[in-house]
This record gives sequence, C-alpha cells and structure tokens, in this order.
Amino acid sequence: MNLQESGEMYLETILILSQSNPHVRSIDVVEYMGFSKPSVSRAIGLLKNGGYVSVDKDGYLTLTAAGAEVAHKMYERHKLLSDFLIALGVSEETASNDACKIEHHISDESFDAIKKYVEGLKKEG
Amino acid sequence: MNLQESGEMYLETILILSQSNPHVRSIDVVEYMGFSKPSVSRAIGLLKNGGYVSVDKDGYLTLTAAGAEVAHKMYERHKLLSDFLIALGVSEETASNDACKIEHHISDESFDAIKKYVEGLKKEG
DNA sequence: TTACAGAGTTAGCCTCGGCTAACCATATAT
DNA sequence: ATATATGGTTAGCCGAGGCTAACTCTGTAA
Repeated sequence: MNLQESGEMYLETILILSQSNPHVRSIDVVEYMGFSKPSVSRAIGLLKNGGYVSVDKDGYLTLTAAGAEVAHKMYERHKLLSDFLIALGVSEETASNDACKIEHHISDESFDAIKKYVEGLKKEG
Repeated sequence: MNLQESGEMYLETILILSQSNPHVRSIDVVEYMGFSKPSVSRAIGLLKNGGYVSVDKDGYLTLTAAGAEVAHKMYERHKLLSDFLIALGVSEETASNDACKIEHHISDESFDAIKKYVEGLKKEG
C-alpha cells in the first residue's frame, strides 16, 4: 500500500484524537474530519489492510508502529510549519491550514532546512 | 470552471514555454510535462473552455488575461519559494520540486509573508 | 419484548486526472 | 500518387477519494 496524502491525514487525525480521547473510534474521525461514515470506514479499512492501523473488537483504533511513524512525522511537520509561518507574521488559522497541506508535499530535505531555521530563531530569542 | 492544481500547472507550463519558444503547441506541453497527448489535449480543451487559454487555427496556444494572471502568480510563487528554500540551504533541484507542489497549496497570506522575509534577506545581503 | 439510537458496512455513484488504443488530418518525401 | 511522420482528437479504462442510500449490529430504554 502506498500512502497518499489522504492516508497521512487520517493517521495524523488518529494521533491527534488519541491525545485527548481515551479511545479513538471511526466515528470520532468522522466528526473531526467532517467526512461521511462510509468514506472514513473505507479509509480505515485500507489503512488497516496496509498495516498502519489496527482495530479491536470494540472498534477502537490504534496506530501500528508504521502508522505511528507516519502520524508523528506529519504532526511534527504540522506544528513546525505552523510555528514557522506564525513567526513570519501569518495568522494562526491560516498558518495551520497551510501547514496542513504543505506537510504532505514537502521533502525531508526542505523540511529539515526549515526546521533548522526555526530552531535558530528560537535560540536567538 | 474551477481551476485545480493540474490546471494551474498547465497554465504555468504554457507561460514558461512561451518564454523560450516563439509558439507553444500542445505537443510542446506534452514533452515538457511528460504526460500523454490525450491527457494534454483534454486539459487544454478544459482550459480553453474555461477561458484561460485560446487556441488558433495552427494549434498555437495563448494565455488569455485570466490564464496569464494565474500563470504569472504560480510562476512568481515558484521562483520565490525556490529562492527561499535555496537560501535555507536546500539543493536547487529539491527546492524547485518542492516549490512546484507548495505553490498550489499555500495561501496568499502565507506566501506574502514568505515573500517579505526573502526580500528582507536580500536587502541584508 | 419491542423499539430506537449509535456505530459501522455495503453497494454504488461522481469527479478528477492520469492512461492506451485507435483514429483523423496535414505535410513532406519518395 | 502514395507512404510516412507529426500533431491532435475520440473513446474508453483506471485509481483515488469524496458522496448518499440503505442495511446490519448491538445495547439501552420503554
């Protein structure tokens, strides 16, 4: 299975929800992402099939090691790209929206470069 | 007609080709983008239909005012985002590839913020 | 026990944007 | 005059990823 942008978004969403919810179900993903139940159902099925998510008998979703790796990568990118845009004067909402799109398209090389830059900014104060 | 990412790419490509070619035909777009003739044919048809491109009797493509506006916007974004990434130490090739994707997803607000930052860098030298 | 609400699945539709195969039209070269 | 190369179009396939309608469970409440 080749993870597409949408797959990455689902994984990141599960991670985010698991930080505030004791359990994450498909219906939580439905509410968070604003997609229909069948869309989420299929997407989760594909991620499960691809070894990114496991689903227990109660319908609780857990990220596998592979899924967690992707989710954390996207989440880190999201936070850092947001911070970066905010540092340049962009509003929080726009920064978050843009980060959400860019995080799936940027290369490791570019992301790492931006990361170093942002960390440099922090040190300078 | 709502312009998608792919439409923006076609328009930008026509602009780029028109800077080095006396005339731009669909076949030139085919070679530049690496897509099949039918894919380009349909895409150009849609852009023509949407009022972004006009095609004369010899098959020469011209951007309309609306098409040129989009193309220049994308081209400016592409150049500036590349420059920016290069300034952060990213290789030219990666910078260009990433710019190519980001240019379609970033908001005006974020782009303008990055633009100001890059222009600031230039002044500082 | 019957009914209803909540969660998930199945079936099938739609758009976007690639693709191939095959065809058409024109222009040049034998 | 016929053959071939070039450029473009038509028809139709495919995967990704949304959607609705309608179904199936399951658990709780009347």
